[in-house]
Amino acid sequence: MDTNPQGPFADPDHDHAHCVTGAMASAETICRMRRARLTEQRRRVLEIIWENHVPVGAYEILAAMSAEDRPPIAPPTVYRALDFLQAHGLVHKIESLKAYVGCRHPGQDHVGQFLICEECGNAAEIVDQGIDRAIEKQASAAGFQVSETTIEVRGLCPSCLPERGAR
Amino acid sequence: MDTNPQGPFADPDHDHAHCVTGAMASAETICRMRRARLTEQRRRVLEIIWENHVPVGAYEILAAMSAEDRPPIAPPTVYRALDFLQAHGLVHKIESLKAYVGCRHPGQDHVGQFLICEECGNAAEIVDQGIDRAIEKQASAAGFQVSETTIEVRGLCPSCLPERGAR
DNA sequence: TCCATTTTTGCAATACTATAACATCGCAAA
DNA sequence: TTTGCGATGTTATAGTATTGCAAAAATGGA
Repeated sequence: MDTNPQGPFADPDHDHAHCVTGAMASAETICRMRRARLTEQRRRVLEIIWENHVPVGAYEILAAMSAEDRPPIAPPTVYRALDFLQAHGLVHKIESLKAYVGCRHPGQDHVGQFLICEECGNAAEIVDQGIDRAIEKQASAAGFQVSETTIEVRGLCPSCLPERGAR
Repeated sequence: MDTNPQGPFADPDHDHAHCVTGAMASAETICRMRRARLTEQRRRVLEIIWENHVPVGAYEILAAMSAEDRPPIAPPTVYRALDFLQAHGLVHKIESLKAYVGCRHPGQDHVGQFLICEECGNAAEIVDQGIDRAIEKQASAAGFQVSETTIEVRGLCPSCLPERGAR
């Protein structure tokens, strides 16, 4: 279920509320199917991450949660929620940014592949068998058994390219 | 100039001294050509990184340098040397490990592509046009202009696979 | 050679990211 | 009720990286 079918990069003025409700709904479904508990904390972390398509740092999440009155939160709370969400394929970590972003293909078995705009910060998740195959081909040629891959491509997104394209 | 032509993963008992001398020699050459200064500090950091094919953390480098008698070193010294070495394509950072490894194709324009063994820690650099092309194809389909890519594949290397293969 | 400029290094402090260790709570099955 | 287990709270600390400023060293002319 792709919550935003019109291409990897969300149009700047797309209906983001739709992304959010879609993401939360499929999180509910997936957790129910797996008998995993999408608790209030985990739900809040997921919502904060889904506020936009820009990856958000753990301490930003912490700040956002602490801002919402209630008793302030400690780092392990956030990291534990992130661990849970990652384990169930609901969010991805962008290693090169040390930040977290909502998964656009939850429930589907896939590796994280991202196009990340250096200008606006948006991270677009792509799923491409061709990349997978090319990697798998090289790996098996080297006698290497793949368990996990990280693909992070930085550059300029279609919205930012016109402005900063010439450099 | 590939210092170790027999495949991406170095044979466990390859002549590593050869890797080191090759790497240092090409670092010298490249820096001379670019009129960049391969100072004593930078050279030492590069040597420490090349002690083996396992990526090493900045603070491990720091410890190694401080161990060599002399006045102890502060973190910025290490990070500055790493910045220099990365800028000139002599080392790569493995984001998912927060660690640094010597580049096996210095001077050649290429993106960092790594197979990383979860058992022994060895990181093998590969250069594959097929992967590049597959990524570039997806990027241009999305209207995205690539400036840099990170590819990190974790799994088991040919040496470790027999022992831990069945899991 | 001497000076001016630029690059590199030293150094102290601090920011940012992540985990360890242990106590407690709440729910649900026995 | 008791027991077991997953989730949360809490404090402290480990690990990674940067900022800002001063001193020193190298470089390229005059």
